[in-house]
Amino acid sequence: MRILIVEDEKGISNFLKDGLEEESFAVDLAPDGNKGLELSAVNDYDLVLLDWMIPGISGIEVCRQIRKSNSSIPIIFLTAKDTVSDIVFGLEAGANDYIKKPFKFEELLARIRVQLRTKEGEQNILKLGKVEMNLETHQVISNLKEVALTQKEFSLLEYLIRNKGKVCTRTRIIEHVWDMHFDSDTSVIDVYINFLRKKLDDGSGRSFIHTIRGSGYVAREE
Amino acid sequence: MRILIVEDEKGISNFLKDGLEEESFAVDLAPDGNKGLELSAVNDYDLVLLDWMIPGISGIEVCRQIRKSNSSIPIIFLTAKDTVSDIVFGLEAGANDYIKKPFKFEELLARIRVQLRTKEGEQNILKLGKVEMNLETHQVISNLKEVALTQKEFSLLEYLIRNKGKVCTRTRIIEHVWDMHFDSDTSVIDVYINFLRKKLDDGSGRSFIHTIRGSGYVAREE
DNA sequence: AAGAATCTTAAAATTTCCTTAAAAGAACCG
DNA sequence: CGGTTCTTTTAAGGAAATTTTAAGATTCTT
Repeated sequence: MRILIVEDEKGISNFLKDGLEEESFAVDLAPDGNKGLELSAVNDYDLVLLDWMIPGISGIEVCRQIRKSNSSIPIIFLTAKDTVSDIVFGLEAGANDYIKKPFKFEELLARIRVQLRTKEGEQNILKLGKVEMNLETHQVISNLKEVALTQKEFSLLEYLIRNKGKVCTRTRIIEHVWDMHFDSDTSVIDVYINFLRKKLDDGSGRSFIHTIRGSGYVAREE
Repeated sequence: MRILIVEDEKGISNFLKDGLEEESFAVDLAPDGNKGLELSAVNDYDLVLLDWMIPGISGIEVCRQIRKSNSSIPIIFLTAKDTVSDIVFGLEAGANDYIKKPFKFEELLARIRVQLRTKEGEQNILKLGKVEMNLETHQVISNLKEVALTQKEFSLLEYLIRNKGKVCTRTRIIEHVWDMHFDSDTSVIDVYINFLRKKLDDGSGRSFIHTIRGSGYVAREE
């Protein structure tokens, strides 16, 4: 899952980046409003963390622009002010939630997870067939046995399962899981799909990760 | 919380009853050993205060009977004697704690609270596999031997064990144990994990603290 | 059967972690 | 205070695991 952080204070943004990467998110940083808008226009993020007080275009303006341009992408804004009117203002501008500085990392994480929940009200456990992944403990169970996955394996699997049934193109996978913004000629994906299949499939020979020749992969139940 | 007081001196027992009722305990009085046993058999108390020198059956005998009949109910005995042998005798008879007369009401209250704490669900002993930590005394036992831990070692271990099974990311650890909420580029965690492993692991080579590359650590039983 | 896409494997490159030693900081004690 | 000891933090080289690259094998499509 890919997150954009718009925040000028290096200390905070790096702290957030590291923390979120430990939770297997792919993270981009934008130090000001312009850069934030630019990145959000070009890339397809799953969520935006937006500081209210940033150089250049204000946070609230960035929020409006993003909402206007396209998407229903979840936006959480970070604010030092916490008067009722500020918060109302922010939510009216299109934000989905807010958090007051200073905040505990875990509280932020909880709010992020709430926003990323699918409409079906799913929680911190993703399931597909015999595979079950706990986003909180980073544990993955397949065929009743626990399987150790690396970071990249974990986020690739998460992406596939969140989009179960849908074809995940190579381009989208590279963007969401590897956080690369440019066209790249690499075969990492193949290799990682192979890793996952080896670790997760039963011995039946048929993988739950299906190859769609010419475009990408789909995770499907039997 | 319901308390039984076995005590013959009216002055003392009423003083205790009033004081404890002000602290919102429910209190019953027994003026002698027989009455004490009778009441404790009929009713379900959360704690017993037991005077050593009472008419009829002695305090120590009451203690033994209660222990024999049923429960692990906490018993605190009140004694005027305070020779080592008396105390040892009392504790061996099954008492959980003792207090010397004369005592400050506050002190008694504190001891009562200590005894009730575990019952109220606030554990003061954390366990994981062969490791056991007493939060009150700050003692840690591993593989049946007591191990001396420093403050930081202790709180790191506490955090890991409280979250057993879950991945504790570096960010979370730094927040909870070191109380830092900003970007920090440090390797203290590695060092302290190393300290704990050295002090707590048996010689088997496998630590109960597992590292999750790219995220953090988990404490897990075998 | 030829070409393209994907799979598989092995090894290189990189990142992260472990371990150790020493410096810096606190607490203790005369 | 001044020295001593214990704790905490920093730093750095080496070890280990992950990630990426690369290249030959395999499968699929036409």
